[in-house]
Amino acid sequence: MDFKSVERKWQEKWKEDRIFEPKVKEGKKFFITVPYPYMSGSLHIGHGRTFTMGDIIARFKRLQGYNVLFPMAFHVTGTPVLAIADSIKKGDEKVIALYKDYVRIYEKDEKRVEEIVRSFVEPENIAKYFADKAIHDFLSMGYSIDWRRRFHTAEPIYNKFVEWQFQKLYEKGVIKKGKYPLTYSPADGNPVGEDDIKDGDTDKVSIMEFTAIKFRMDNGNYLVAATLRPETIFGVTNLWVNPNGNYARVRVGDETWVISNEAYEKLKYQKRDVEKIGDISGRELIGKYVEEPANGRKVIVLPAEFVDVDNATGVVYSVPAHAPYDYQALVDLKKSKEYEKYGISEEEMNEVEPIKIIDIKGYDMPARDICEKMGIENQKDARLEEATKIIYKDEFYSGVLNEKCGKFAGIKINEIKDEVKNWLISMNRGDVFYETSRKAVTRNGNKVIVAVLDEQWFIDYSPKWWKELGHKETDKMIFYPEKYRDMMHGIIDWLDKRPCARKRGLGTRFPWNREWIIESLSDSTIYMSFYTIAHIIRENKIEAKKLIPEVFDYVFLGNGDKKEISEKSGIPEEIIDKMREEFEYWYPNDLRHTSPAHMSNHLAFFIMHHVAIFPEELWPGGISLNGLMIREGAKISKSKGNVIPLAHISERYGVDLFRLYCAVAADMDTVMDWKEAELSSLRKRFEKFVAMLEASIGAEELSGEMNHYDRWLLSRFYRRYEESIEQMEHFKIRDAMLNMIFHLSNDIRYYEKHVGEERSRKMVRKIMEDLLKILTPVIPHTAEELWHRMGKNTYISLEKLSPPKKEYIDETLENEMEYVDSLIEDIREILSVAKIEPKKIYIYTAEPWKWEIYEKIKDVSPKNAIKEAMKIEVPVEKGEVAKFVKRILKEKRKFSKIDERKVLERERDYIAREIGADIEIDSDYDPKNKKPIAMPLKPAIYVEQ
RNA sequence: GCGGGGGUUGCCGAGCUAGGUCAAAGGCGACAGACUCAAGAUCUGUUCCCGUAGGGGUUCGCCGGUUCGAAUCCGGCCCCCCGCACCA
Repeated sequence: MDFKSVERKWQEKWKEDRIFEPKVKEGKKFFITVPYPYMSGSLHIGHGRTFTMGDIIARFKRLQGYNVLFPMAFHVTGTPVLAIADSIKKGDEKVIALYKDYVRIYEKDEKRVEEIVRSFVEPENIAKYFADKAIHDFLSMGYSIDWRRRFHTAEPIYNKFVEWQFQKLYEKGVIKKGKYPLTYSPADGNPVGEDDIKDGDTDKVSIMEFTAIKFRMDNGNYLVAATLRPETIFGVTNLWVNPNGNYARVRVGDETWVISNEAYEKLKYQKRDVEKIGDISGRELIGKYVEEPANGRKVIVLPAEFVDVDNATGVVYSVPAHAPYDYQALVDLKKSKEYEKYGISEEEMNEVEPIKIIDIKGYDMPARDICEKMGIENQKDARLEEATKIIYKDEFYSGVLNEKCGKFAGIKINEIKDEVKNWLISMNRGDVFYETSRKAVTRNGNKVIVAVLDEQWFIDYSPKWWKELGHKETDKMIFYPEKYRDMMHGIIDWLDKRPCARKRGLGTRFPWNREWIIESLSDSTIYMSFYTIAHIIRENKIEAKKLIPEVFDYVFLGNGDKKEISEKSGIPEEIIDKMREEFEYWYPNDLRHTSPAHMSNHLAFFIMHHVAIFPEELWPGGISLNGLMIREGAKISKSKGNVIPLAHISERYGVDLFRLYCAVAADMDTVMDWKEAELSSLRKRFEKFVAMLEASIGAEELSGEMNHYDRWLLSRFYRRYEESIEQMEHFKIRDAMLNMIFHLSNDIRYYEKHVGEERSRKMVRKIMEDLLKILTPVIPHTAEELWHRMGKNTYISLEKLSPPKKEYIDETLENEMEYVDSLIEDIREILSVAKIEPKKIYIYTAEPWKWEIYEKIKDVSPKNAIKEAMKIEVPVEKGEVAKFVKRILKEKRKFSKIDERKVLERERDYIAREIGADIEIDSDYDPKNKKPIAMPLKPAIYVEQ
């Protein structure tokens, strides 16, 4: 078969007859979507796997009689396309070369390539060019997509839709403006992402939230210490300040804070109205007394060189009862009498004693106990780190705040969340200070700090009602593979506030502040609903400005008065009706197919936004996911140079072969490794299979009396057919195709061995119709071609599956054949082990009494088996019966009854042919006394040389 | 750190949510035979170890447990991979 021209032929016919443009009609429907691709380049085989899987599912559902909608659109929102256009404008050689490569996939003429890439200085041109090419690629893959509904995400009509969506979320109270901490480079004046930070990919930088606690100084200023464990404030004995550090007096609103200079530089980016009003050295602070906020005790400021002025506020408070570092520093200081240098007296030092505030089994004074136990001698001991970890872990799991903690007494450490922090903040003695989890710089070497944007818009996913709906839907919907359900629950729990607007990029302007653009994942959450009406908007040339929120309210939610809306929007009533009808028919989205990379962002938002906006009956029906594709063991990436564009598939491999390879090379769930060697072996087998089908088309369908071989093949086929349907339904596409192509091929070959080629063809012709149908989802072009060559004038792509002809399934017959084959195998093994040339082979089947006993004891527990067996009267001695039963128990085989002798007589010639020797069955001649060995389904064998 | 997934015979990879029919599917690779002047392709067979009668032995990351019986269930340990937010 000339696959290439067959592909083209049917793609054109499908397009011409618009067979994948479903209409609203009676009967069951199925609405499947695959996320639209981002249009910053050409598509490759990795994308191809996901879209192919989507198409296979869509086509299978069609086969099952569903009216299937499979639409597609294009994503252009965000900054990447913009950045590419900028780079090209600036003449960035690398980017220009990359994009020339992309364009060369489609254009032969180098001049034309130049010209096109030059046009890419406009970001819209990039999106438009690649979207056009993507349509071409998708068509060339035979995907059954309804292209009338396509759009891209920067179109005004789509913008209107996204605005409406945000309006709905706003009404729910989850669109908020507020403070948001993020990593930031003051020198660059920009937020920095993981990609911008040096070693950011290998050594993650996260944002830590410290509680800043204000200790009142005599002059009314606050010395501000930062901590990650605010509940320990009750055990504070002193503050630590670096005597060599430079500190600053900083006006914060109407207060004055003392923090390190470095901390001031950070605070500027975290709070408004912050101003440095003076310097103060660390030395000057030492020896002063400050008032702690919990109980109003006065505590002393002590020197400590371990205090890092470039971490948080540069001031820490000391809890020597529970922090090994603090404890050891205090011990060292007392011992060295260094404090005298700062004019602190021994009496004052003696006042500073650990205050235990956490009760925990096994410890008297936790920090002291662990330091002594580990033999830690001074504060430079590296094991302090470990000691801290141990104490923290023990306290976390079994510690309880004691009576010194006022109203917090009795709370377990692992149950304390923000109570103490919030309490301090409510007294105006606490605040939040953000710090990076490690010291970090940008790739250019600029310092990275945490800045707080206070005009940031975000979606707040944290409300309880919302998460509850999300969990409810996650429980209800289909997940394939099932394991992703639990993962989704975890993700929904983890969701929190998420910024949803940026200053740059293509997309939809933020409705409440036009300077902001809605961020690209936030605008792609419920767009599947837009597919239901996009073609109506297009065909009726409805301008974006007419798509006022009331229109969407009516179409998607059924709210409002149609007549009024029609007047207000200028859209005729019948068109509004049509949109509503179309939406009501297609929604919900029955299945969303994509890859697991989308779990924690897109798919989570997909669920959350649906449950927030739509009534429960319109929530998504399910999610299915296929794994990554790699090539020859390596990740596919442009930089590795191992990308195969989707546009080359038809030319170089053949589309149906590619589709089949995607289907069988790996379970949908797992990583698929594209291997050229495997692909070429698959090609051979596939071509052979197709050739076999082609050769059978002309044959006359098998009719009349059927022999047992005929019945056997029909039984095998319809068993597999039935299994395959079941497998396809459960997304076991690989199993189904292995079953229907490769295992079936083996059956047919086996059958042909018995009945010859001519009869085999007739048989294949007999099952061909059903066979082609079930193969259609995976190899649609080949199936369509063979279907028509069979003389059919419908599209197999639109045919319905026939139910399996169960009357043909004959288990006993299949068991008989299996029995014969395992016997042949046994004989072969004997021949090979014994290294003998057979002249004649004697086969002795198990005597009837053995079958009788077997039938009797097969369901009896092993303990009673012998006893039961003895009850049967047999023509042999009891000892032999016991021996036989023991063997049965040992082999533990399950078999159903067949008439062995009858089968062997029937297959005698076949066995003789396979072995190359004469066969005699149940002869009285038994020179080596083999007969007693015979077991049900395992005859005794004697080979005569 | 938190969350998720996984370690299977030369390699890749099923099976392991319902324990026995599992020495463990399938593919790749390798070996042998058929075909061919030859190579390739194709077909057949073999591919953990031992064995001149269909048998036996040792395997499914490591250690232990449950069971008549575990690659499959339970506990502990070791190792690997992925995600962790403003990024499409």
